[in-house]
Amino acid sequence: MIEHSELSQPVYLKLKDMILSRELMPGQKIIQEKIAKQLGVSRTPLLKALQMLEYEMLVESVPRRGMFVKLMDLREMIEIFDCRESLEGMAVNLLTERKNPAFIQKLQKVFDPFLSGDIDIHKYRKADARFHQLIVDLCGNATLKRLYFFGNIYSKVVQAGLVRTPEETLPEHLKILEAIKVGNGKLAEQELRQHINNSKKLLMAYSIERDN
Amino acid sequence: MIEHSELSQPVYLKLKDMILSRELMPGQKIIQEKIAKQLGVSRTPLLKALQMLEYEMLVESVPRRGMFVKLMDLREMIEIFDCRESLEGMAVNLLTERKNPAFIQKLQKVFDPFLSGDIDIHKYRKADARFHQLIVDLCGNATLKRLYFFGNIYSKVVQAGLVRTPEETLPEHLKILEAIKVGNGKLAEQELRQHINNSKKLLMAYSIERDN
DNA sequence: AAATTGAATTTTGTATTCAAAATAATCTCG
DNA sequence: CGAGATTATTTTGAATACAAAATTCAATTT
Repeated sequence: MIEHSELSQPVYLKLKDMILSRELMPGQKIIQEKIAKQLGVSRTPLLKALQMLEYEMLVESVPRRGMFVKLMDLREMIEIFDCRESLEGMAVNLLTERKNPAFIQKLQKVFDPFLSGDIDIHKYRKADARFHQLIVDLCGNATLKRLYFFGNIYSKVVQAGLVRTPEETLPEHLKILEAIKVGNGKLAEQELRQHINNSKKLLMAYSIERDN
Repeated sequence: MIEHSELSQPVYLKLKDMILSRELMPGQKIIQEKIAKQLGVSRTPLLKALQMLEYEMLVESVPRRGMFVKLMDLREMIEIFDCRESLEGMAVNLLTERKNPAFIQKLQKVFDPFLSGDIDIHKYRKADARFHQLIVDLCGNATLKRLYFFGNIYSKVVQAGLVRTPEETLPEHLKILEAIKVGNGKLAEQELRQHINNSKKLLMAYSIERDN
């Protein structure tokens, strides 16, 4: 049983977690009554939560048929990378032009634990996600932040399990950071686009290989 | 009374129209029972429609208080312009690289009626909207199209009544078209970004003037 | 045994009901 | 009179109820 001033909120979070953790498998039908009972709520708040997830493209609704956990294909993954490149590119540019030392420090701190010694891969992944999220959060454009969130742009890529090694990405992250520090927005954008593009290339290479 | 296989759909369209046409004024509270009765449905499909509009930022929800027609301020307008620049810029680049003659012809046709003789301003506005929408629709990235739509990026700017004259924008549109035709994606993107930026500048100038 | 039809069951979409919270209206007391 | 407390009304959020559509499953026919 969940307690909250609005039930749909914790239901939404729980469902999202169930989807991203693959407790609910892609393609699987979500039987409302069943999940509602499982979470100890009625269908009303569940439906609201499902609709939120539909907007985030984690769930697909077929009228009169039901709601399904969304499957993601290569085409969509590539689309997401392109959107990330566009939106994050703009964000890092805006962020850099703001020249706010507190923001820069926040970003700096994210990768500090990985500058020397062994890298805990789990912690590094979290830091990676945080870095990209921070760029979007701190850029000052709430509409962009919203679009980025509703496209669920980061979590879907992570869900797909596509991640490069820290050895490869850390220098890229630091290059972006450096460009931000010196206040060169255009360069920061360029480095970030390159960074995302490298991941995209890996994805494409991987999928071509798999298809053979 | 509305007929449809899913009531929330026509209710959504009707509500959206009511908001964009200012039948429901910005800031106004939406009393669910009242609107539901007015449209001849129960609160259930109305609520679903309202939630869709909340995601499109046309409606704002305050828990336990109610839903309100969203007010837009200058900051948000500028944010929207920046997002348009980023997303449409990417779209036109993708579109251009596809080098599809059918697509180019579709875009060409939009402004054909305005190349000679007097310009019907109402028709031109529609063509303008269609041009930008086509760029997004034809770029081939469904995720981008969705983000663009859910940001409700075009209709909100139109709602705000900010439009430049055809004399000013037609040459800009044609420059974009030309770059697409010659297959220069980077140039097309640059021209489109400039085009959107010009509108943004007008908006900022207008609002500064009004504040004095 | 495979395909097709038709009843039984499940599941969805919508309406209705109900309790809790918020707002409006009324009353009391300085 | 006017500010604050109290009651009444409205409105929301959630649960339940119900009809229509979709699915399942078994019976029948080929």
